[in-house]
Amino acid sequence: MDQNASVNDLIVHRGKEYTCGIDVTLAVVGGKWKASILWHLAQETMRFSELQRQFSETTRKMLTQQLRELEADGLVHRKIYPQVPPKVEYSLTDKGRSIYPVLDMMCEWAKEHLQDEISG
Amino acid sequence: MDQNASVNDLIVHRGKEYTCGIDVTLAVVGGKWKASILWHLAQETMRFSELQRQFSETTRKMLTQQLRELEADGLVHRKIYPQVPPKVEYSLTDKGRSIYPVLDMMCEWAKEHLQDEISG
DNA sequence: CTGTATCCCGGGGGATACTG
DNA sequence: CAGTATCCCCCGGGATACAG
Repeated sequence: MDQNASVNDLIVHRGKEYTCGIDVTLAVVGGKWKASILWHLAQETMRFSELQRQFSETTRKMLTQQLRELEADGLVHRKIYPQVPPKVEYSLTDKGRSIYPVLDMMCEWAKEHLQDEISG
Repeated sequence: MDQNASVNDLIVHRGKEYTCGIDVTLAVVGGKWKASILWHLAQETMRFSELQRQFSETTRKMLTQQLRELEADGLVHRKIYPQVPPKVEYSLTDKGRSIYPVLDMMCEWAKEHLQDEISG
């Protein structure tokens, strides 16, 4: 293969190739509940049941799935307390925290440029 | 209506309510090809056929659909030249350009924090 | 409490053909 | 050239039940 065409941008993530970093970031935080999950975990470590309450519109299955993917991507840490009944805490890793400014910027952009659509 | 509980964040977009700006932004740019389309259009105005070449992996249908949604969201301008054969040019609106820094940040985050996954 | 396993439905999105 | 229209398949994700 060729050696120094070597990619300004080619990134492999979870077996898929991306030519643009944006798409990778979207793959990581673009899931249906991921951004909100990260947003909440940025405030505080939460137990699974707390997340369930926060995201009462979704199912355990989806919540678990999104958390597992975030964990696999190294954004979320899952701490299991070996006790009965089980206790599991979710928190952000450094990598997870590092994406906060991006999320914040997305939030600000929405507020600024979609403000006309704010109900009131 | 209620006075100053008034929403830190409640935004209505395309008939859906969002409690978080992030999700609205994702609704706008999170579509399968939208971010890349915006990215390319930020460089230059492009005709439909040029976009087709750039996004040869997708179909006319999807490309059209994504462009229509971006247009409806006011990020992309569609200029039709009334001639035969037809000529249509797509470009960014001010609003479309305003999201560039966000996309750029997403790109940078991916490069910094997923660098270990860069193939080489 | 914190999950998995299973079933099942709707819609996103591809392939293809048609049109102004 | 720049699209629609149609068909159809796949799988994301909801509901529900079971499990350690």
